[in-house]
Amino acid sequence: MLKKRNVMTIGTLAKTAGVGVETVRYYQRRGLMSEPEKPYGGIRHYDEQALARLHFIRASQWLGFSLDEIGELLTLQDGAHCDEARELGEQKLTSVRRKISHLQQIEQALNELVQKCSAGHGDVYCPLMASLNDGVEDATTDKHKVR
Amino acid sequence: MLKKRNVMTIGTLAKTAGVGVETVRYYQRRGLMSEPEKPYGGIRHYDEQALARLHFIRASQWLGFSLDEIGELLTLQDGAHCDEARELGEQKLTSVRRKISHLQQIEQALNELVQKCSAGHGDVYCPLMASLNDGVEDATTDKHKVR
DNA sequence: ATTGCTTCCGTAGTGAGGTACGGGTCTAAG
DNA sequence: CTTAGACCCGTACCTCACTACGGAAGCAAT
Ligand SMILES: [Zn+2]
Ligand SMILES: [Zn+2]
Ligand SMILES: [Zn+2]
Ligand SMILES: [Zn+2]
Repeated sequence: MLKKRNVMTIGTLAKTAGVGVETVRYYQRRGLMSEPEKPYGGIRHYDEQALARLHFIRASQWLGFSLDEIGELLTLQDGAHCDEARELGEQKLTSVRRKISHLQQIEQALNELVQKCSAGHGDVYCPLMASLNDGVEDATTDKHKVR
Repeated sequence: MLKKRNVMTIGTLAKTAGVGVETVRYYQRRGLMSEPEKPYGGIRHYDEQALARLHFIRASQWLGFSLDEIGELLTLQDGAHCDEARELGEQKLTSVRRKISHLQQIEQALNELVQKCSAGHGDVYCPLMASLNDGVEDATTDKHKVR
């Protein structure tokens, strides 16, 4: 696994970045990474830039960006139009906050149900089940919009 | 659209529950709902029970249960083993809480990045982009475990 | 030189939760 | 009685981010 100062095979690159080889190839197909030219009949070699690109992708992904969005971010990477990149970040922030508050509503409802059940209802029909049958009365008004 | 007291076609049932016809058929294929027998060469009819079942499914889904888990919940629906159902609810609650705290970490990191960028870095290379390139230094230690 | 792990490349499958299509049959309105 | 709009049913397709498969060819160690 000698990497003669910043020269790696795809396998080494992938392992270093903590992803699978197939994942790297997938990102190439998606246009998120370029395929280096290969020396005649040989094996492509990757450098630090490829590794940095992989880090960029995984970091963005961790923040919740989709691969499509990451492609967009990459075109703004020159630093010249960071206003657009920030805009994307702000949108993502909004959507993350929406997700959080949605999950918090669920947390509340679920907690309530579990509490009611474990409080010990004698031989009465379980209020947890009853609530599920009634469609979880509480929560929001968009009961039926799950997706 | 007359529903002669609790008798509906699949279309009416679906609309009443706020889902698509294809979705009902999909739940039947998944074994979450039964297909009523159909009168010779005719059209199946559905009753209040089918509607209740649909409500149960959507409510559970809203709480974050997968269709597989919902299948399990349904077998516990008799009220006789609500201990098992509560157990499932508690597990789901735990996973919802994990998701929330994960999203809160993301929220923090993303907010920090956006703030740093919008604070106005002169002609310096955008710190948002820089962080992405470095792999979002902060956050947790499991940087590369996105999924 | 033979073994055995990589790389290369295209194509196909996974999982979750549906959605769409198409051809045939029923039924209610006019 | 005709026709528009359901219904029935199987099958295919969709998104997203991978993951696996298969066969040929390269390269490193024994
Ligand atoms: Zn610009
Ligand atoms: Zn109970
Ligand atoms: Zn039991
Ligand atoms: Zn900036």
